[in-house]
Amino acid sequence: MTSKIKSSESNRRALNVTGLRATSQRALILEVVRHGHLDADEIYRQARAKQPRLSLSTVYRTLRMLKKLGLVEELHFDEAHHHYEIKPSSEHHHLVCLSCGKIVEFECPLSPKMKEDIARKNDFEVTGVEIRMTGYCPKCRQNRK
Amino acid sequence: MTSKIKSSESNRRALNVTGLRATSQRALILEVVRHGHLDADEIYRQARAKQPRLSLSTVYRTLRMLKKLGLVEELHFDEAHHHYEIKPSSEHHHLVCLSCGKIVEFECPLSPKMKEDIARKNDFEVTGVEIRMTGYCPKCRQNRK
DNA sequence: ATATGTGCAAATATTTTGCATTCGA
DNA sequence: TCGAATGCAAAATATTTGCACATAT
Repeated sequence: MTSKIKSSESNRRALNVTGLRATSQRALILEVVRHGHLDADEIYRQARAKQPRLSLSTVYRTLRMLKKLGLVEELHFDEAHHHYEIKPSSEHHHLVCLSCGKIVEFECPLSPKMKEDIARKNDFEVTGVEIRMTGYCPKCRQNRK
Repeated sequence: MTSKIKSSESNRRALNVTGLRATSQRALILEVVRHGHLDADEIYRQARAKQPRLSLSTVYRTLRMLKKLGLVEELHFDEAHHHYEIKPSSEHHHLVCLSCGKIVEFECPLSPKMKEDIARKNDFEVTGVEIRMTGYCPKCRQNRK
Protein backbone atom coordinates (compact mmCIF):
# COMPACT_ATOMS: atom_id res chain seq x y z
CA MET A 1 0.00 0.00 0.00
CA THR A 2 1.29 3.45 -0.91
CA SER A 3 1.99 5.57 2.15
CA LYS A 4 0.36 8.97 2.48
CA ILE A 5 3.69 10.75 2.54
CA LYS A 6 4.83 9.08 -0.61
CA SER A 7 1.73 9.92 -2.61
CA SER A 8 1.69 13.44 -1.24
CA GLU A 9 5.23 13.91 -2.50
CA SER A 10 4.33 12.45 -5.83
CA ASN A 11 1.39 14.85 -6.12
CA ARG A 12 3.68 17.73 -5.34
CA ARG A 13 6.11 16.56 -7.96
CA ALA A 14 3.32 16.24 -10.49
CA LEU A 15 2.40 19.85 -9.80
CA ASN A 16 5.97 21.11 -9.94
CA VAL A 17 6.43 19.65 -13.37
CA THR A 18 3.66 21.90 -14.60
CA GLY A 19 5.40 25.07 -13.46
CA LEU A 20 2.55 25.92 -11.13
CA ARG A 21 2.82 26.44 -7.42
CA ALA A 22 2.52 23.30 -5.37
CA THR A 23 0.12 24.38 -2.66
CA SER A 24 -1.14 22.10 0.06
CA GLN A 25 -4.67 22.49 -1.31
CA ARG A 26 -3.73 21.28 -4.75
CA ALA A 27 -1.80 18.31 -3.45
CA LEU A 28 -4.72 17.39 -1.21
CA ILE A 29 -7.31 17.67 -3.95
CA LEU A 30 -5.18 15.58 -6.27
CA GLU A 31 -4.87 13.01 -3.51
CA VAL A 32 -8.62 12.84 -2.99
CA VAL A 33 -9.33 12.55 -6.71
CA ARG A 34 -7.06 9.51 -6.79
CA HIS A 35 -9.55 7.67 -4.64
CA GLY A 36 -12.40 7.41 -7.07
CA HIS A 37 -14.94 8.89 -9.42
CA LEU A 38 -16.10 11.76 -7.26
CA ASP A 39 -18.00 14.94 -7.90
CA ALA A 40 -16.86 18.38 -6.78
CA ASP A 41 -18.88 18.34 -3.61
CA GLU A 42 -17.67 14.92 -2.50
CA ILE A 43 -14.11 15.98 -3.16
CA TYR A 44 -14.74 19.10 -1.13
CA ARG A 45 -16.18 17.17 1.80
CA GLN A 46 -13.42 14.59 1.88
CA ALA A 47 -10.69 17.18 1.53
CA ARG A 48 -12.15 19.40 4.21
CA ALA A 49 -11.82 16.57 6.69
CA LYS A 50 -8.07 17.12 6.43
CA GLN A 51 -8.03 20.84 5.80
CA PRO A 52 -11.12 22.50 7.23
CA ARG A 53 -10.48 25.95 5.80
CA LEU A 54 -10.45 24.74 2.23
CA SER A 55 -13.07 26.44 0.09
CA LEU A 56 -15.30 24.97 -2.55
CA SER A 57 -14.09 27.61 -5.03
CA THR A 58 -10.58 26.27 -4.69
CA VAL A 59 -11.83 22.80 -5.41
CA TYR A 60 -13.51 23.98 -8.60
CA ARG A 61 -10.56 26.13 -9.63
CA THR A 62 -8.13 23.31 -9.03
CA LEU A 63 -10.21 20.76 -10.89
CA ARG A 64 -10.52 23.08 -13.85
CA MET A 65 -6.78 23.59 -13.92
CA LEU A 66 -5.96 19.91 -13.48
CA LYS A 67 -8.31 19.18 -16.31
CA LYS A 68 -6.65 21.73 -18.54
CA LEU A 69 -3.26 20.27 -17.66
CA GLY A 70 -4.52 16.84 -18.56
CA LEU A 71 -4.00 15.42 -15.08
CA VAL A 72 -7.64 14.69 -14.41
CA GLU A 73 -10.58 13.90 -16.63
CA GLU A 74 -14.15 15.12 -16.34
CA LEU A 75 -16.86 12.49 -16.62
CA HIS A 76 -20.44 13.13 -17.68
CA PHE A 77 -22.93 10.83 -16.11
CA ASP A 78 -26.67 11.22 -15.76
CA GLU A 79 -26.57 13.95 -13.22
CA ALA A 80 -26.41 17.68 -13.59
CA HIS A 81 -22.92 17.86 -12.17
CA HIS A 82 -19.58 16.37 -13.17
CA HIS A 83 -17.41 13.61 -11.81
CA TYR A 84 -13.64 13.58 -11.91
CA GLU A 85 -10.92 10.97 -12.08
CA ILE A 86 -7.17 10.91 -12.45
CA LYS A 87 -6.42 10.74 -16.13
CA PRO A 88 -5.89 7.08 -16.89
CA SER A 89 -2.69 6.10 -18.65
CA SER A 90 -4.64 3.86 -20.98
CA GLU A 91 -8.00 4.78 -22.42
CA HIS A 92 -10.84 3.28 -20.44
CA HIS A 93 -14.58 3.56 -20.14
CA HIS A 94 -17.40 3.33 -17.62
CA LEU A 95 -20.14 0.98 -16.65
CA VAL A 96 -22.65 2.55 -14.26
CA CYS A 97 -25.15 0.67 -12.12
CA LEU A 98 -28.50 2.45 -12.36
CA SER A 99 -29.55 1.07 -9.01
CA CYS A 100 -26.60 1.66 -6.66
CA GLY A 101 -24.51 4.08 -8.70
CA LYS A 102 -21.45 1.87 -8.62
CA ILE A 103 -18.96 2.67 -11.37
CA VAL A 104 -16.82 -0.01 -12.97
CA GLU A 105 -14.08 0.78 -15.43
CA PHE A 106 -13.47 -1.31 -18.47
CA GLU A 107 -11.07 -1.46 -21.36
CA CYS A 108 -12.37 -1.71 -24.88
CA PRO A 109 -10.12 -3.46 -27.35
CA LEU A 110 -12.50 -2.55 -30.15
CA SER A 111 -12.24 1.15 -29.46
CA PRO A 112 -9.27 2.05 -31.71
CA LYS A 113 -10.85 0.24 -34.62
CA MET A 114 -14.14 1.98 -34.00
CA LYS A 115 -12.48 5.36 -33.71
CA GLU A 116 -10.65 4.97 -36.97
CA ASP A 117 -13.79 3.76 -38.66
CA ILE A 118 -15.94 6.68 -37.52
CA ALA A 119 -13.21 9.22 -38.24
CA ARG A 120 -12.89 8.02 -41.81
CA LYS A 121 -16.61 7.82 -42.45
CA ASN A 122 -17.28 11.34 -41.17
CA ASP A 123 -14.05 13.02 -42.16
CA PHE A 124 -13.47 14.06 -38.56
CA GLU A 125 -10.19 14.21 -36.71
CA VAL A 126 -11.19 12.26 -33.60
CA THR A 127 -9.33 13.19 -30.43
CA GLY A 128 -11.36 11.45 -27.76
CA VAL A 129 -13.61 8.46 -27.25
CA GLU A 130 -15.87 7.97 -24.26
CA ILE A 131 -18.06 4.92 -23.89
CA ARG A 132 -20.62 4.80 -21.15
CA MET A 133 -22.80 1.79 -20.47
CA THR A 134 -25.62 1.66 -17.99
CA GLY A 135 -27.22 -1.35 -16.41
CA TYR A 136 -27.43 -3.38 -13.24
CA CYS A 137 -24.59 -4.86 -11.24
CA PRO A 138 -24.68 -8.45 -9.94
CA LYS A 139 -25.45 -7.37 -6.39
CA CYS A 140 -28.43 -5.20 -7.35
CA ARG A 141 -29.81 -7.82 -9.69
CA GLN A 142 -29.75 -10.28 -6.82
CA ASN A 143 -31.46 -7.92 -4.39
CA ARG A 144 -34.32 -7.48 -6.81
CA LYS A 145 -35.17 -11.14 -6.92
CA MET B 1 -41.65 17.94 -46.09
CA THR B 2 -43.89 17.09 -43.16
CA SER B 3 -46.55 19.74 -42.63
CA LYS B 4 -46.87 21.45 -39.27
CA ILE B 5 -50.39 20.20 -38.82
CA LYS B 6 -49.46 16.65 -39.54
CA SER B 7 -46.55 16.50 -37.11
CA SER B 8 -48.57 18.36 -34.50
CA GLU B 9 -51.22 15.68 -34.76
CA SER B 10 -48.65 12.94 -34.55
CA ASN B 11 -47.22 14.53 -31.42
CA ARG B 12 -50.65 14.67 -29.91
CA ARG B 13 -51.20 11.04 -30.73
CA ALA B 14 -47.87 10.11 -29.20
CA LEU B 15 -48.98 11.83 -26.01
CA ASN B 16 -52.43 10.25 -25.98
CA VAL B 17 -50.95 6.80 -26.14
CA THR B 18 -49.23 7.46 -22.84
CA GLY B 19 -52.47 8.22 -21.05
CA LEU B 20 -51.30 11.75 -20.30
CA ARG B 21 -53.07 14.90 -21.33
CA ALA B 22 -52.13 16.21 -24.71
CA THR B 23 -51.64 19.89 -24.01
CA SER B 24 -50.52 22.41 -26.59
CA GLN B 25 -47.33 22.98 -24.63
CA ARG B 26 -46.35 19.35 -24.70
CA ALA B 27 -47.05 18.99 -28.40
CA LEU B 28 -45.02 22.11 -29.09
CA ILE B 29 -42.06 21.02 -27.01
CA LEU B 30 -42.05 17.62 -28.65
CA GLU B 31 -42.14 19.34 -32.01
CA VAL B 32 -39.14 21.54 -31.15
CA VAL B 33 -37.13 18.62 -29.82
CA ARG B 34 -37.58 16.90 -33.15
CA HIS B 35 -35.46 19.58 -34.75
CA GLY B 36 -32.14 18.78 -33.17
CA HIS B 37 -29.92 18.24 -30.18
CA LEU B 38 -31.01 21.17 -28.10
CA ASP B 39 -30.66 22.12 -24.46
CA ALA B 40 -33.56 23.20 -22.27
CA ASP B 41 -32.96 26.87 -22.81
CA GLU B 42 -32.82 26.62 -26.59
CA ILE B 43 -35.99 24.56 -26.57
CA TYR B 44 -37.58 27.22 -24.40
CA ARG B 45 -36.55 30.06 -26.71
CA GLN B 46 -37.68 28.32 -29.88
CA ALA B 47 -40.96 27.22 -28.37
CA ARG B 48 -41.70 30.65 -26.96
CA ALA B 49 -41.57 32.10 -30.44
CA LYS B 50 -44.81 30.23 -31.07
CA GLN B 51 -46.27 30.36 -27.61
CA PRO B 52 -44.96 33.36 -25.70
CA ARG B 53 -46.56 32.50 -22.38
CA LEU B 54 -44.80 29.15 -22.12
CA SER B 55 -42.70 28.88 -19.00
CA LEU B 56 -39.29 27.37 -18.59
CA SER B 57 -40.60 25.19 -15.77
CA THR B 58 -42.99 23.57 -18.15
CA VAL B 59 -40.15 22.87 -20.53
CA TYR B 60 -38.18 21.15 -17.78
CA ARG B 61 -41.19 19.27 -16.46
CA THR B 62 -42.15 18.13 -19.92
CA LEU B 63 -38.64 17.00 -20.80
CA ARG B 64 -38.39 15.05 -17.58
CA MET B 65 -41.67 13.33 -18.32
CA LEU B 66 -40.86 12.61 -21.94
CA LYS B 67 -37.61 11.14 -20.80
CA LYS B 68 -39.33 8.93 -18.28
CA LEU B 69 -41.77 7.81 -20.95
CA GLY B 70 -38.89 6.97 -23.23
CA LEU B 71 -39.91 9.46 -25.91
CA VAL B 72 -36.81 11.60 -25.63
CA GLU B 73 -33.26 10.91 -24.57
CA GLU B 74 -30.97 13.05 -22.46
CA LEU B 75 -27.46 13.56 -23.77
CA HIS B 76 -24.43 14.37 -21.65
CA PHE B 77 -21.88 16.49 -23.38
CA ASP B 78 -19.12 18.55 -21.91
CA GLU B 79 -21.29 21.25 -20.51
CA ALA B 80 -23.00 21.59 -17.20
CA HIS B 81 -26.43 21.26 -18.73
CA HIS B 82 -28.16 18.58 -20.77
CA HIS B 83 -29.18 18.21 -24.36
CA TYR B 84 -32.23 16.35 -25.59
CA GLU B 85 -33.24 14.44 -28.68
CA ILE B 86 -36.17 12.36 -29.80
CA LYS B 87 -35.42 8.79 -28.86
CA PRO B 88 -33.94 7.23 -31.94
CA SER B 89 -35.50 4.03 -33.19
CA SER B 90 -32.08 2.51 -33.69
CA GLU B 91 -29.23 3.01 -31.25
CA HIS B 92 -26.93 5.79 -32.35
CA HIS B 93 -24.06 7.82 -30.98
CA HIS B 94 -22.51 11.27 -31.16
CA LEU B 95 -19.48 12.94 -32.62
CA VAL B 96 -18.97 16.45 -31.29
CA CYS B 97 -16.76 19.12 -32.87
CA LEU B 98 -14.75 20.78 -30.13
CA SER B 99 -14.39 23.91 -32.20
CA CYS B 100 -17.89 24.71 -33.52
CA GLY B 101 -20.02 22.42 -31.38
CA LYS B 102 -21.55 20.66 -34.35
CA ILE B 103 -23.03 17.29 -33.49
CA VAL B 104 -23.02 14.41 -35.95
CA GLU B 105 -24.80 11.16 -35.28
CA PHE B 106 -23.31 7.86 -36.18
CA GLU B 107 -24.23 4.21 -36.05
CA CYS B 108 -21.85 1.73 -34.57
CA PRO B 109 -22.04 -1.79 -35.96
CA LEU B 110 -19.56 -2.95 -33.35
CA SER B 111 -21.69 -1.78 -30.47
CA PRO B 112 -23.79 -4.92 -29.88
CA LYS B 113 -20.69 -7.08 -29.85
CA MET B 114 -19.01 -4.68 -27.45
CA LYS B 115 -22.04 -4.58 -25.20
CA GLU B 116 -22.27 -8.31 -24.96
CA ASP B 117 -18.57 -8.59 -24.34
CA ILE B 118 -18.53 -6.06 -21.49
CA ALA B 119 -21.72 -7.46 -19.94
CA ARG B 120 -20.23 -10.92 -19.78
CA LYS B 121 -16.86 -9.82 -18.46
CA ASN B 122 -18.36 -7.74 -15.66
CA ASP B 123 -21.45 -9.78 -14.93
CA PHE B 124 -23.63 -6.72 -15.55
CA GLU B 125 -27.02 -6.59 -17.19
CA VAL B 126 -26.33 -3.81 -19.68
CA THR B 127 -29.36 -1.72 -20.65
CA GLY B 128 -27.76 1.20 -22.46
CA VAL B 129 -24.70 2.13 -24.47
CA GLU B 130 -23.63 5.68 -25.22
CA ILE B 131 -20.56 6.43 -27.28
CA ARG B 132 -19.33 9.97 -27.52
CA MET B 133 -16.38 10.99 -29.65
CA THR B 134 -14.84 14.43 -29.71
CA GLY B 135 -12.67 15.97 -32.37
CA TYR B 136 -12.66 18.44 -35.23
CA CYS B 137 -15.00 18.58 -38.19
CA PRO B 138 -13.72 19.07 -41.74
CA LYS B 139 -14.76 22.72 -41.84
CA CYS B 140 -13.00 23.66 -38.61
CA ARG B 141 -9.86 21.78 -39.57
CA GLN B 142 -9.74 23.77 -42.78
CA ASN B 143 -10.24 27.12 -41.06
CA ARG B 144 -7.28 26.41 -38.83
CA LYS B 145 -4.90 25.97 -41.71
C1' DA C 1 -66.66 18.29 -12.52
C1' DT C 2 -62.31 17.19 -11.37
C1' DA C 3 -57.85 15.73 -11.57
C1' DT C 4 -53.99 17.09 -14.13
C1' DG C 5 -51.07 20.66 -16.06
C1' DT C 6 -49.42 25.47 -16.30
C1' DG C 7 -47.32 29.99 -15.08
C1' DC C 8 -45.07 32.57 -11.92
C1' DA C 9 -42.02 33.35 -8.28
C1' DA C 10 -39.14 31.59 -5.12
C1' DA C 11 -36.05 27.84 -3.69
C1' DT C 12 -32.22 24.69 -4.61
C1' DA C 13 -28.12 23.07 -6.86
C1' DT C 14 -23.97 23.75 -9.39
C1' DT C 15 -20.26 26.50 -10.92
C1' DT C 16 -17.82 30.94 -11.57
C1' DT C 17 -15.96 35.44 -10.26
C1' DG C 18 -14.23 39.81 -7.70
C1' DC C 19 -11.46 41.22 -4.31
C1' DA C 20 -8.74 41.57 -0.08
C1' DT C 21 -5.48 38.64 2.12
C1' DT C 22 -2.08 34.91 2.32
C1' DC C 23 1.66 32.19 0.85
C1' DG C 24 5.19 29.70 -2.17
C1' DA C 25 9.20 30.46 -4.97
C1' DT D 1 9.62 40.48 -2.17
C1' DC D 2 5.88 39.82 -5.33
C1' DG D 3 3.04 37.52 -8.31
C1' DA D 4 0.16 33.61 -7.96
C1' DA D 5 -3.28 31.16 -5.08
C1' DT D 6 -6.78 31.14 -1.51
C1' DG D 7 -11.07 32.17 1.17
C1' DC D 8 -15.14 34.41 1.39
C1' DA D 9 -19.17 36.35 -0.33
C1' DA D 10 -21.75 37.36 -4.08
C1' DA D 11 -23.04 36.47 -8.92
C1' DA D 12 -24.17 33.48 -12.67
C1' DT D 13 -26.14 29.41 -14.47
C1' DA D 14 -29.06 25.28 -14.35
C1' DT D 15 -32.93 22.97 -12.47
C1' DT D 16 -36.81 22.06 -9.23
C1' DT D 17 -40.85 23.12 -6.42
C1' DG D 18 -45.17 25.33 -4.13
C1' DC D 19 -49.26 27.15 -5.07
C1' DA D 20 -53.15 29.54 -7.23
C1' DC D 21 -55.30 29.35 -11.56
C1' DA D 22 -56.38 27.20 -16.11
C1' DT D 23 -57.65 23.36 -19.00
C1' DA D 24 -58.18 18.53 -21.07
C1' DT D 25 -60.94 14.67 -20.51
